Amino acid sequence: MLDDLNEEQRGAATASMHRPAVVLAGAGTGKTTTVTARLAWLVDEGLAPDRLLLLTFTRRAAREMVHRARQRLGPRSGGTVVGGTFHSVAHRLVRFHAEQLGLHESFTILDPSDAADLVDVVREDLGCADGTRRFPRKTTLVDIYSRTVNTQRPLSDVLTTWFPWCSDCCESMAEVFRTYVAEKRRLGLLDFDDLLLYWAALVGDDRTGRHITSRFDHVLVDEYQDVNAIQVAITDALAAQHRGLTVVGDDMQAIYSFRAADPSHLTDFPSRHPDAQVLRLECNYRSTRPILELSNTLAERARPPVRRRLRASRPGGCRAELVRCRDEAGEATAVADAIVALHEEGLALREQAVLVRTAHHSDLLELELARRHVPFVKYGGLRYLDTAHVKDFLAALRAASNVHDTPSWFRLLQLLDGIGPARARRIIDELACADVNLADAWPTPSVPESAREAGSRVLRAIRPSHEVRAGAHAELVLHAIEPLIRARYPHDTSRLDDLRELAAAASGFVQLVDFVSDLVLDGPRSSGDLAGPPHLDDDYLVISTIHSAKGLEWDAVHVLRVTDGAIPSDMALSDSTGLDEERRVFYVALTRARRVLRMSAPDRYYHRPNGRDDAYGYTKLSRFLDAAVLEHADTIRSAEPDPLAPAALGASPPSRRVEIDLDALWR
DNA sequence: GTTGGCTCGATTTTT
DNA sequence: TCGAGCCAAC
Repeated sequence: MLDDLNEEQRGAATASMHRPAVVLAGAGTGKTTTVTARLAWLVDEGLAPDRLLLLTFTRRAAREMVHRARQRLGPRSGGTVVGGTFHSVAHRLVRFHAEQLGLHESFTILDPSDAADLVDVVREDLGCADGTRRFPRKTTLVDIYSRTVNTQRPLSDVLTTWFPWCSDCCESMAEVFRTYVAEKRRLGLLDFDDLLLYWAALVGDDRTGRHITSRFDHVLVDEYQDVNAIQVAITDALAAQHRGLTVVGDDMQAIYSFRAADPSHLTDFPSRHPDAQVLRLECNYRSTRPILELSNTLAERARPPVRRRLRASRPGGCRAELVRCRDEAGEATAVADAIVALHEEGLALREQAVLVRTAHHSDLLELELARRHVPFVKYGGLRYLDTAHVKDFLAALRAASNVHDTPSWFRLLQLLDGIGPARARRIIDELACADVNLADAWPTPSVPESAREAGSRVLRAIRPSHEVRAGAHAELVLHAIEPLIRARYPHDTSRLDDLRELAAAASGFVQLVDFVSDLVLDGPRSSGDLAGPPHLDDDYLVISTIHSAKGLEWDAVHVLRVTDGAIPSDMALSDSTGLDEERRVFYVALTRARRVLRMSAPDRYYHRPNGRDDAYGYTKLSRFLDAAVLEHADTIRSAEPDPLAPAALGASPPSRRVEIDLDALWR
């Protein structure tokens, strides 16, 4: 079982299960293989698979590792390893213990944009934004709230450290957050952070805590460099009794500090657990030597320094290339050319990826690829759950699973003719005062004639007279709101197709509330993602933000916009830790490549991405590409053929001399 | 109160 | 380009 592991990996896989272990695993050192092997080894040592808990960063990672561990063990293992993201495991636990936590049994989960909207309502109600002084916007407020909760530090500290420009609003902000917390509780709503908080509370409780922790013999945590203080508290508590805790991570790949993650949780692990075993994986199996040397050189500049230096194990390989292009359009052309050329050489599209710092960096390339009929799937960036029509439908589904979910009712009611924010609010208040079911008391006096019929239809779908399963329920709701969506977004049939796909996905669930929670916690990354990859046997390219590409690898990787302002992002430059993190983001991008690494950088950029004017500025190459790093890459200038060049026009020009004559003008 | 038309401004990364 | 916020007409 351990034969195909190297010495380092075997040591990590078979480290004592009675003491905490921390595995410092560099990029491409076979981390997944090692975790998989450890799971299998633990089972082989006598632990039951379903008494192992695997916490990963994405569900994809959890599924893959559990699957591979089962393959490794073969048929003899009974049961399955319990795996998932922190949030999905938290969700399941909190639902089981809802009553004990004083929560509505059918609580719904707020996605981040709903949370922002609710904060915005509170902000309005309290009159914080009276226009006389600057008060943070809703998304900033949510960031501050989340940072405070996840670092478990007082608001005033958080403000002075990360948001100094609004520390004079501390008082009123505290009031907003107090009200926000109370409102969530009153309405049976939990945001993402609440899931972790309640989980921490459960394991922290004397009796329930013992009950939950006794459920597992060993806990494994992947990507530990990206955990925050609450997640540390949870995992430490889970392992307090049996001491079976394995954490795996790479501080050079810590790229989530904006979410209150702190890589020092990884690096300080041995001081928190003095009996911890420390294991290192430093032999890289992924990238060819030239690519690894480039990324190693970048890693040497990391702050705080990371002392590991990855050893190459793959011989040969060609050097990375830096392609300078005239502008962003030239970059799109050059990258599309390269992708097609590699494909011609026999490299499947699915073995290639395009990585970008922010989602819109690939806009032009996407157009270019569409023009050339190159299929691709894009990950990261704006979720399709955030589009207006999906939010409308989701609001209806949420209202159907939790009658108290006022924000959803607020949105849903406004889809009806003649109901705007004021009436929606009044209707909700009237029904809440009457202390009756919103659905049963309809219509109230405030409901205008124009909204009665459509409204009744929607409500009948939301509260069907007989018991229905999630799939059928979602179909009912969709059917009822379809005319409203049609009226609101005219000549757009693709929106309804999206919703039909979504409704179809509900059939995999019994309870609607489970479907809705699942959607919010691990929603589709793109429309079409619900049905899985577009055509499973089809070959397609991946375009991804660097963040979403973490943990993945491809034969060829194309990194776009390697210019200052993009990589590093100019949003991150206000302090030096931001710059340090951007360096790691770049490092993550480079280390995704197995044998071909192409970076591209346009010389000029247009101020308006899609504007008609031609104001542009000149870019500077990314500051991360200093001379020592560039030693390991070949810089080439992309040749952009001019369609007016004689060669492009076909025949070679006649050699006759052509002159101009202006003499007639001077008479 | 609602709705549609208008201008203006801002734009990371994600469970 | 897209959304948020403002204004005027119904």
